[in-house]
Amino acid sequence: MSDRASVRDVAAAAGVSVGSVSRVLNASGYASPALRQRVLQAVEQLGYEPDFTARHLRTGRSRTIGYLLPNIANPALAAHLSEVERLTQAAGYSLLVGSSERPARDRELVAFFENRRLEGLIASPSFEYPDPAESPFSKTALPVVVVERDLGDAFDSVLMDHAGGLRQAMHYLLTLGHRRIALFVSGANLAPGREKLRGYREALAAAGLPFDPGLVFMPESWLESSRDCMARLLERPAPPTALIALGTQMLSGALHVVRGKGLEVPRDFSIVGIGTTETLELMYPPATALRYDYHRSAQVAVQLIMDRIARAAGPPRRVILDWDLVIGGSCGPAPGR
Amino acid sequence: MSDRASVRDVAAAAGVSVGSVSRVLNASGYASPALRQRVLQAVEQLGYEPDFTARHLRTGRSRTIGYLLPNIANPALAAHLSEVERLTQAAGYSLLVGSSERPARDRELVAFFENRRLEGLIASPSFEYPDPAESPFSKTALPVVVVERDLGDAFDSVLMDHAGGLRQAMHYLLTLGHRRIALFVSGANLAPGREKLRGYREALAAAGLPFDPGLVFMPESWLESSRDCMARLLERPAPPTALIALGTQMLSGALHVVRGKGLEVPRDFSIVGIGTTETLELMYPPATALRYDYHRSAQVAVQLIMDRIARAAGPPRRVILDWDLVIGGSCGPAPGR
DNA sequence: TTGTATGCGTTATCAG
DNA sequence: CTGATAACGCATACAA
Repeated sequence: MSDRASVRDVAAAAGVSVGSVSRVLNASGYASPALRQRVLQAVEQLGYEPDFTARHLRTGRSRTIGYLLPNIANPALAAHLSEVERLTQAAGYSLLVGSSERPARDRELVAFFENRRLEGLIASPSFEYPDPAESPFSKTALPVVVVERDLGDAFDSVLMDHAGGLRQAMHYLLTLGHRRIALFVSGANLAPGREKLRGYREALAAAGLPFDPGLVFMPESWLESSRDCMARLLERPAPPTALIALGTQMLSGALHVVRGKGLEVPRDFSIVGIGTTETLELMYPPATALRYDYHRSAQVAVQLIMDRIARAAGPPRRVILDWDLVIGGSCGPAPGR
Repeated sequence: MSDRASVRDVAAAAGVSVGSVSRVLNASGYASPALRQRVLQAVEQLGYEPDFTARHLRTGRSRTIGYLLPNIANPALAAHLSEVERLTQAAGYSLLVGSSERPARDRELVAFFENRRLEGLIASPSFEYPDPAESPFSKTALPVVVVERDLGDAFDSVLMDHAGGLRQAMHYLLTLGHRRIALFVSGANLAPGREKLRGYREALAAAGLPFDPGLVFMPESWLESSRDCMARLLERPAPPTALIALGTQMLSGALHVVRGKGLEVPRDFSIVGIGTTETLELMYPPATALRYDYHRSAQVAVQLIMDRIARAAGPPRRVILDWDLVIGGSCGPAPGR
């Protein structure tokens, strides 16, 4: 009773041929009710289940997709990954995860996924290849869906409208009378960061305000603390009265400094967070924030990859999702107004 | 140039047999330098790479392990998963993730992993089977390493010493003069929660203090907010002066209420957090906390599963890791002392 | 030292 | 409608 039963065992037990077993189980071709009955019974009795690997080898379908991302520990990515996993499982697929923070590793992983004959790949690499043709993703036959990266329009992609989100947040703060608004976001080298900066600048321009690079803190890593930068900003003769910040290290670090200075939120200083509900809940008071709908993004990503797997043809699709500005208690009128 | 090359193509190109190609590539058996040379050249030229699936089918080694966990979005689990992924990749293995929050799904996933012939399984199920023999993990031939769960001593396991950690935290607060200390942790039904409660009670007993169940809030989910409970506690004639709380929703919710009451941390109220450094960084002031060393836990888990894969024999090993109590700025002497 | 042949567990294509 | 049998791509025991 140690080894698993194979088709042959089932065939023997049912007194039929292996072909018939396969036909019954896959509902391919016809089988008489009597034969069908005997096969099913033998299957039941032996607890037979077709071996996934052998089936994969034969059919060429691995029923597995890969997810390439920089770092699973990043809360926003973990949330997204979590949803993707749920949805892929629901669709009868498995999820192989691979983390990479270097182009060389990106290449390795893609080659690896390819070698394992995955059916598709969801990718959110840590490096945004300036020349799309140079990216490992354009050299593979694997269907690829790009998440939150700009790798040209040769790929299906799902992105948040970061620029639009920032315009919303800025509009809100500007309406409250703020004129010096700091921006702390990570990823100067990636689309989410770049686009946020663009939205920020556009909102300033639309309001006829100058752009002050000194108010922007944009390190590469999401783990970076913004304490020093915030401290310097508050030393200025005309310090910012509001901040828009990514809701993990960026936001908390800044918050510590603001409060350490004796400033009270939202009376003396206003804050708009950016992130998942879960992360932002940790703030006190509950932040007014651009809420990242990772649930929706994951849903679109899985939909796109499944569509692409089902029928490879068709032009690339680019889905852009809006941000929700959720009003909390961390913003007030600009001081002295 | 569409399809991939197979051993046969390589053999043909090199003018040798498929057996020789395989032998050269796997360094099994001998091959003359000349033949070796020709094979390698053909491999290079065709960009040949042995198909993983076919190799798996033939050798029986899938070089893949599974990770079963309740929810990837839980920051502590995501951090652990992230480390496990890094380490398994480094060991030449892939990681298949599956999330499950119900016993039925646990069973499905185990069956699925088994069917895919994974070589091992790291499991941290959401349900702690009271009768170990009834768990899906005891019915599988797969090597299993259990993380943060008590599923009996038939499995390799890696656990944190939750009771010991809580004794440390309690000792610290008791030394500061606190006598009414609240405890907010999740998972009454799982080892981490149960053990924390045990440590809490042991510390009380050792100090000759009575156990007040009213001071303990222990919901099942880590997402639960503790606001209402905290609010009620502060209404009591003799409210708690300190709190030990899990560093996500539990902690932040309580903190909101404490501050909403006009109490200042750590002057009027002391707090010890429990969680990862990243999560606890979000607090202000930086919390004194039991820091979860997920890096170490992941390392041990991967080590155990790899050992078990290499040689299945040997008695189960149980590794228990200590907590670090990191002193921050969220604790002070008990008020009125 | 190298080539040949068999089988891993399936599915699919044939005859019958 | 059903039963042999080939083939997926590889590794390996055995023969040469």
